[in-house]
Amino acid sequence: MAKKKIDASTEEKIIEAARKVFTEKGYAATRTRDIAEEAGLNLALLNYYFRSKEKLFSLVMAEKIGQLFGVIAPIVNDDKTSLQEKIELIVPAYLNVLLQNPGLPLFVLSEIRNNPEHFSNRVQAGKILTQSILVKQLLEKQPNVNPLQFILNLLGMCIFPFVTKPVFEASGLLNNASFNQLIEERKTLIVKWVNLMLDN
Amino acid sequence: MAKKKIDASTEEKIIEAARKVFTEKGYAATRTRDIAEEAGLNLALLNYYFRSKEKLFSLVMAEKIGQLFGVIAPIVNDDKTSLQEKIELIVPAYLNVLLQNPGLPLFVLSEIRNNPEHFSNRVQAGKILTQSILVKQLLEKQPNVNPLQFILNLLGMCIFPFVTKPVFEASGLLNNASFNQLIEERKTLIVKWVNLMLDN
DNA sequence: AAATATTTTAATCATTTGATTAAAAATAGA
DNA sequence: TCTATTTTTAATCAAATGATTAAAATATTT
Repeated sequence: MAKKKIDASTEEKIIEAARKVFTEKGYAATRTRDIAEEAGLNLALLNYYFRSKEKLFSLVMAEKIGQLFGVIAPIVNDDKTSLQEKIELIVPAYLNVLLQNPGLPLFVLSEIRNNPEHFSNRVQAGKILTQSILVKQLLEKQPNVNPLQFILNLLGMCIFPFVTKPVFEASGLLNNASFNQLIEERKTLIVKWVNLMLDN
Repeated sequence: MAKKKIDASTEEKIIEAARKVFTEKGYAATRTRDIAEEAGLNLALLNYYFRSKEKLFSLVMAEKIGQLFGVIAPIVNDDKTSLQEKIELIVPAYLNVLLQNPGLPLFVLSEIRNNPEHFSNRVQAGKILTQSILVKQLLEKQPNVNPLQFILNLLGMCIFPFVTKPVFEASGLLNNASFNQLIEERKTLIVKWVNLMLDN
């Protein structure tokens, strides 16, 4: 039997096109033909390499969920850093990831809504939100407030502008440059704001 | 020529089913047959009353955008209330709308991303974000910070939990009751937090 | 070079899906 | 009641879409 020697270049062309089309239009609105065309090759090749639209999507989705949680997971579980330090690390790191991947949050969130079983990382995500060092430190600082409230604020202030970016674009309110400028300003502002919330 | 006497009950059955299916699954993943079945009637009736999937969707979408901006528009443009008062009015009012319509933000945002031209309200939305009384009052209070930063925080802290609700549900982290509890707590917390941001 | 294995393509299939049509059923008007 | 109008349905259409197939092109092995 012959060993499979897959041309990495072609495979990568397909998955790169899949990343683009899936994240832009979502699973349901994506046509496998769109991906093939974007990759500059035949539709049948897509199934030759990845068997089905569903399988290809799962790959992209897992990757994207990894990106969304990957940056923060090691930070929030570090017992060497203080609460204050964690916030100062998370905010700029996360905003940079999102600047590189503006459509990421809306893509992941809407696909999880459409198909919760696609959310394979749910266990890890749950642990970050309930059993991380960050949660313990938040509870120490403010024992009377559900730590989830602060996590929602911290992540929300980072993510929300990217979720609403299509609105800004559609209303002609912000071009790409001024949006990025806005986010750059937030890098220091969010840290200040979250500290204010925690100290009062 | 005969006057059209449409049975309001049937028409309403269809649009109510459309509201449900469209907001749950999004435009692309929705099948007109799903809507017909949900409404308990024939697929052809749907086209008899509403001509096309697209037209029916536009109706629902306009309605939903109205819900999303309707509550805040009159508040932010009121020149009789102070900045402080506006915040105290917006937060609980908006959270109540969202509690009644948890899927609303994610639906509207992802559909605008998929199809920006569906966003018919874009002019009005743009004005709220740039020319409202609220914006002027924010600028008076903090001339050195783009008022959009505060609006993003105010709306984001209200909306973000609802956008991430599918994640909480999928990870089994929060049931509906504890989610609602979390939001109830936020009604006073967000007001406090936003005031902190504006006073520092 | 010949044979074998792998990659790529054009053509095609079977299903799904939005929409239409023609007829039946229900309702209103005379 | 009889007729015209409106509402509802079953059947069907045409296009789109995910996937397969068989053959051609390319690469690898001997």
